[in-house]
Amino acid sequence: MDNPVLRLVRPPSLVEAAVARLTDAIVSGEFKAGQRLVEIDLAAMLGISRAPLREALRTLSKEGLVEMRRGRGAIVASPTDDEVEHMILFRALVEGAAARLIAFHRDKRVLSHLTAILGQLEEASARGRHDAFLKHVWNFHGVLCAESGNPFLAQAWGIAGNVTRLYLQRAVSRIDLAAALSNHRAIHRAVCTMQPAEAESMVRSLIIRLAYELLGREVPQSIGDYVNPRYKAASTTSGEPKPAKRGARS
Amino acid sequence: MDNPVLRLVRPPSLVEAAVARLTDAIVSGEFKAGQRLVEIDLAAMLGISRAPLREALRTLSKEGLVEMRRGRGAIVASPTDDEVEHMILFRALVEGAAARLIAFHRDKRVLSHLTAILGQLEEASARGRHDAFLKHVWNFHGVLCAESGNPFLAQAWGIAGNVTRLYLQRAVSRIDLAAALSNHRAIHRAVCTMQPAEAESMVRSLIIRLAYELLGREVPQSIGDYVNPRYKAASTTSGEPKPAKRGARS
DNA sequence: GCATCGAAAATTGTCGACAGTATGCAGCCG
DNA sequence: CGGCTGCATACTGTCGACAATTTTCGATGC
Repeated sequence: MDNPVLRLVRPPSLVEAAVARLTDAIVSGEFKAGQRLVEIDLAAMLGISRAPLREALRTLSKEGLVEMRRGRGAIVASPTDDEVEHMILFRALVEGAAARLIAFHRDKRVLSHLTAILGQLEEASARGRHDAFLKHVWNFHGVLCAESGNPFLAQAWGIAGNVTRLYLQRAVSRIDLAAALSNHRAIHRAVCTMQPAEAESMVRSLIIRLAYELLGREVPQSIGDYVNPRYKAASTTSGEPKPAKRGARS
Repeated sequence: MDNPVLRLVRPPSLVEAAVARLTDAIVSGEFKAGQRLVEIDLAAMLGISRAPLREALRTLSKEGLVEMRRGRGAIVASPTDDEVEHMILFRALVEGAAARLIAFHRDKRVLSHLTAILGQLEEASARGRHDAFLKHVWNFHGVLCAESGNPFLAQAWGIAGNVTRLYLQRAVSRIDLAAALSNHRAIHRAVCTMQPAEAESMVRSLIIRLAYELLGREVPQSIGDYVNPRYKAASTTSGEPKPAKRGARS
């Protein structure tokens, strides 16, 4: 009766379409960070009126992609290094927990989904396609959270993931594809082969190491013991690997 | 020049006012869970038009207070027990991390703020004021996250906190004020006196124990080792405290 | 030359109305 | 008597216009 094969795909509302299109424009760099978004102009570009556009902007604002300033319009969000640092802790928490859940349930479909994305990462890395790599990386982490089974983790990824995307877009040229690939192989291995608690600890550690290295800051003391020295992440710096400052685990 | 003391409070936009009023109506139980929210009626009640009301509804939807069904209007959200269980893990992660940061920074102003709220909790508990207690509890956890210094933790609390409020509103009569007060004293002690890592572990453990007890479910195996048996939370069940199933810490 | 003021332009906040879609009900057929 | 069909109703999705606010920019005085 309600055979899903026959179900029509209904045209998305103008609000949804605008959110999708604007998200793409922002994370792709088509709209520059800090750029002012004038409602009437955007509406004209999208071919819609201001009412649905304003709802779309409000949605984007909740997702951290634009900043709404009372009475003075919206601008494209531009995360500072400090905000990125806060984001790292948050992502480490969220994705670590997601990894734990995935490692606990060991769902075949989910694991093979992640394997498939890892394959795309390897291909993009081999071909040196930075922007394709970026897109697949983002997808990898998104799937990790979305498939964890906990809707709050998925929603939390929605917030942090967009800021991640904005930041990576800016730093895309500095990314060492080989090192990043190695790290994502390690994450994949963790959720596929490890005990839940180990997988969580490992993923958390990997995310913090990789992110702080890209940010060019030291892992702060306040979360130093989130980084488990037993699992050394591949380093993007070719020089000598510096020993961890604090060796204690929790 | 821009002395904050002299700054005028500008009248909130209709959208903000509507969000505030509707949030209050929903978490206070004035609007029942699952109740349909007809735009034209709500707009008339609030004395505004549908445009700002729709933006307010979209905001509430992102905060988890209402559910928007494409083309069929919005309804008041009603979290299921399964959703509440997912929320518990999420809150344990977020508030645990917030406790770690607060314990790390030991900011006098923040600690005394928490102390003040704890005092309000004690007063409400002594007078048996369930709803006042509830409001102060919600405030306590909100301040914990908001003052952590990490805006992502604060935003995450915005999501989980509202669902918490909805759930507690429903379960308010079952809450053992004395036990809950004891647990919040413990959380307060943790962030004021403990090392950051210990405070995180303790708060995480307390939240999970308290929440699962209220929910009437067992702590699932997948996160069993989040509950640190060294810190036994006050129990709302008067009977013998059951020993922890799994003793290992991370 | 520089800060200040004020009018004009640009832009956001809000509203009422229309079009398209979902819902509920009455009537019809089996 | 139960279920399907088609219509009336109610509601959401979208639009264009007006009011209020902010920004821009040139004129004025020091």
